[in-house]
Amino acid sequence: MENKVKSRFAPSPTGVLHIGGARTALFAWLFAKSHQGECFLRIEDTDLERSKPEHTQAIIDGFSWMDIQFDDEVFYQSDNKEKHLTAVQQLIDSNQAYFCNCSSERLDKLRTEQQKEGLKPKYDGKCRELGLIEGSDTVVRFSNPQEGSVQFDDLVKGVIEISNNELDDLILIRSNGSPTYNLCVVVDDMEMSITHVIRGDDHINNTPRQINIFRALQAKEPVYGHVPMILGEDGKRLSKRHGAVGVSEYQQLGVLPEALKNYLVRLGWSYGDQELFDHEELISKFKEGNINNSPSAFSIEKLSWFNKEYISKVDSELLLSQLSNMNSGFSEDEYSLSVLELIRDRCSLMNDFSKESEYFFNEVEDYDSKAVNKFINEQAVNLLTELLEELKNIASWKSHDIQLSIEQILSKHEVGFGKIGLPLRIALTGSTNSPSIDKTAEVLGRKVVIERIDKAIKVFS
RNA sequence: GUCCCCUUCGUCUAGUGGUUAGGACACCUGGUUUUCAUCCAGGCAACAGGAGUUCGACUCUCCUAGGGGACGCCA
Repeated sequence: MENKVKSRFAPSPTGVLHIGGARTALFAWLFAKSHQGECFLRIEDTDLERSKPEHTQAIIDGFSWMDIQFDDEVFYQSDNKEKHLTAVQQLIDSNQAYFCNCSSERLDKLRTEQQKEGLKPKYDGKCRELGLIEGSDTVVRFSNPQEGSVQFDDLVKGVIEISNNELDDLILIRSNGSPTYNLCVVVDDMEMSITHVIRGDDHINNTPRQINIFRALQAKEPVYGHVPMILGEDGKRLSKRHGAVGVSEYQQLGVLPEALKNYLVRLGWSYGDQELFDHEELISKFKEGNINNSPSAFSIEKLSWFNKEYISKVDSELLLSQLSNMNSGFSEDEYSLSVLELIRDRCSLMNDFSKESEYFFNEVEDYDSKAVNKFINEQAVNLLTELLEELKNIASWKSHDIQLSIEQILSKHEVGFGKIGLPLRIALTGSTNSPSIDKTAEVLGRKVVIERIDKAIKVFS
């Protein structure tokens, strides 16, 4: 029990829940769960300028939508400020941190000069040996070791080694007294007894700094696993110009949470040739699978495919209740249910249901002109007129009987199904694409069908 | 610029010294279907390049190129 795996996801609430962040979180969570461990959510809200409560809420909502349940309460980094400060004091006391009064002007100048010389910009350690005391404009810097290197065995990347002279004396406390990111992360991870840090590989460069702080604090660093980032469809860094980047945007697009989750996990993780995993399977198989170590490009098409798979699995009633909450035209009644069952296998996104069902819930206003030109002529109108009479007197309004009526007319005139099927489809739906026309007619109901045929005859005569 | 990470079909990936390099999405062809979609069958398509190591390299090493990331009193 002592060795229970504890991981965390630590977003800063400065924007929407990013799709890449969601995937990283999923990995961290799955890693913990597949080891019977715990995973926590920690909001890194120390940037007061940009942190917003609504962003925190959006993050929490996003995870609850995806059914990723973190253990314990949500942690807020800002709640832990005292501990951060105490840790820094400990470092100062043990001579592993010092006050620095270099101005940002000097720092800027230093940086540009170093860059010009082709060097890596970093603090030159000017105040390191000065023994300054705290002042109104001082910051606290960490005395990073100057010799040797930091090595760690990354769960996904393998051994990574970074020389200490690549690292500079980073700021631990700003001149306004607030602690900085790298310090907070270390203190919080210690505080929460985090054993495994699973995060994006954009943090690889922070890792040796954080390890040095852990060691200076005489603590043991956790195990790290850096998962590669997600790229846009074009292989470039994922950004707004690629379209939707927020989890909520996919929610609005009509992506099912299970589908998004499955897709996101498969993006960079694999378990042989298997594509579809349910929630339980993900947990049980995650650690047996393989995390890829190269970045992967996001593909909305593949996501759609996953979504289609999930749509085909969910129960109609459940689907209907979701749809009726979505302003889709559907409501929880018999009619909507039969529409849904008729069109469900034509839809890959939830939003497709609105498009595919339009003529079930609205009058047909326009007819597809291309289809009209091709299939509507005098003969078609005559056939429709005949069919109309037939349907008015049909005994039972069932697809089978409707089909019989159609066939009867067809054989009388010795023409193929298309001669009347297509015009009928145009009359009922406005276009030539729809589910089988007899079933469509059945669901639409006798009254509507007769009205629409009648209207079409008038329009096309 | 400096440092770090990465490189198998267009995309997601399997592969861990000897394979006809497999699967999925997309695409193409054919079949089923009253249309479209579904579904079924088939097809196209990849080891970034160059040196090594080895009897033998997609698999190991090095170099090059390309991509990504980090270099803040942001997180």
